[in-house]
Amino acid sequence: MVAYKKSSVACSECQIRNRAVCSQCDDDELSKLEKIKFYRTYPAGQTIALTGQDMDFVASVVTGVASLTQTMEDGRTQIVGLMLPSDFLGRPGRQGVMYDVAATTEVTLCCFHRKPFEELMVTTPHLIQRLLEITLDELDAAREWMLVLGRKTAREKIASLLSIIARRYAKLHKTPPNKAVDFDLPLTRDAMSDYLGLTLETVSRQMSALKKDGIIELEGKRHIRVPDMERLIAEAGDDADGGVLS
Amino acid sequence: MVAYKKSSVACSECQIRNRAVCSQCDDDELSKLEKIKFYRTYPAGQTIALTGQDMDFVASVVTGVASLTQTMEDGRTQIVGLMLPSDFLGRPGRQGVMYDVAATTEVTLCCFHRKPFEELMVTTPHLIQRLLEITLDELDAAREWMLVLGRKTAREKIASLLSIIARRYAKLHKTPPNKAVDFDLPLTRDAMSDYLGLTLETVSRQMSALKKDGIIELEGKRHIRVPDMERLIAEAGDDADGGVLS
DNA sequence: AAGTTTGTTTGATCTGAATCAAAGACCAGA
DNA sequence: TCTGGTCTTTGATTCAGATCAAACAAACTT
Repeated sequence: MVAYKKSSVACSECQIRNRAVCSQCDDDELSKLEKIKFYRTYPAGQTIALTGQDMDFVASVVTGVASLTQTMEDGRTQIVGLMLPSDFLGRPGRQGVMYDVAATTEVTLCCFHRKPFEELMVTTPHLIQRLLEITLDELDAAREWMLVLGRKTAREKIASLLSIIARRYAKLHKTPPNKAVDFDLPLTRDAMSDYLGLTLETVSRQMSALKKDGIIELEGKRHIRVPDMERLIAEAGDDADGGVLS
Repeated sequence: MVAYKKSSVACSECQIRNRAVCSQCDDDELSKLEKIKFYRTYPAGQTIALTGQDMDFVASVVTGVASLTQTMEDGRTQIVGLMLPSDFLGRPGRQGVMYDVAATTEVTLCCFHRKPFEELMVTTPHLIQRLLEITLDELDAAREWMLVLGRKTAREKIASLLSIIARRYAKLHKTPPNKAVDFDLPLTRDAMSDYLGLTLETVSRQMSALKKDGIIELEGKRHIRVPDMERLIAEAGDDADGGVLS
């Protein structure tokens, strides 16, 4: 167990990006990561190809939002994963990805070439350990979301989504607890509906309802203010400390 | 990469159980697993406690079915994971499990004491690798199920569940493809409804409808025969090779 | 500044699944 | 063989969310 220490190779944008990949790597290991690292930015709507002849990579999200989508032949779609800043994209040691990965907003990735990354994994056991941890977190998030999709009402679904995003933002910006949370919603109504298993009309109606009831405040279509997180969480039907991606 | 070879320590019940935990372990490693192994059987309905002072363990399912359940305060429940034979229960290296784990039918587990199992993981890198693989499979299953919960109709949901179980049974009993598949449904209508995000009445109605349409045949309440898997899979709205737990 | 595109809101109506209710079926045990 | 319990089916009704439809708002053309 190597204690956390600030490193010269910490990501210049945010200080935590490489640490998001492995918080236990020492400077030497991080500098190896550094060597195989590059950045890419994708405009909103663009598909992110994680494989391809000499452009295979895994990545962590630096800014923006990407989403994993599954589609049925008749066009019904379900977003099965929202990747927010610090989330990890790609599966080292696995061949094809079975989902569409697409930028939902403009998204910047901190990428690592797959081959050398996988080689690094072999010689760095705690990197695999860390990947297992990340995957278990994703599994928890997916299962929590199964409860949302299977058993929650439209209003609860919206509140669940908003509280996840609000909490992430609050953490990122270190908003003190029980202060109002302010953020830009990184999803269109349509994307929200695909994540929640609803139609966009229902999403719009429930957003209006939450606004009317003072649970959220809207400035324009996208900017949201949550005056009281407790109330929003209660609307989501979660117990106090719940929350998929927290 | 160690080639598969039959080992004296392969599970006496089914030849594959330890292999289900790690197919790459050599005889020496398997015999270490052997030393920390024991079996437990739980009657239907009983909670399976994976932690507890000196009874911490991880396990793989040998026979029967266990389920992971999430519950809201008001009692709404969602089964977030069905553990069929050869599935792995418990999370090495992680503290609490956040779901209820319960036997759905009588279930026999092949258990490994947690502490020594985790120690073995440290000295056996491909065990972690294997656990990562297992976890990624579970993640795929969970995400496939998100599509089922979010976007499929009641009839498609039922067909999806039946085709998963039928495929598992077909594999286990090596039923040749495009032969009829025969199996005992290991779930009550109530458990089915909790897995599918429906009510048990809807489950019952749709089962009757599928029967009337000749997609499935029922003998008694629980024994099911699928004369044509292709048709069942088509009803599930999946493309040919889909299927969560395959 | 008018016209187009893209995203959003709101209204009217319809429908699939939930809910409420009751009756069968299949047991284990006396 | 009856009897109470658990599980399942079926029927009648209701309702949350889908669908169909139209208008609105902001951002880009040119």
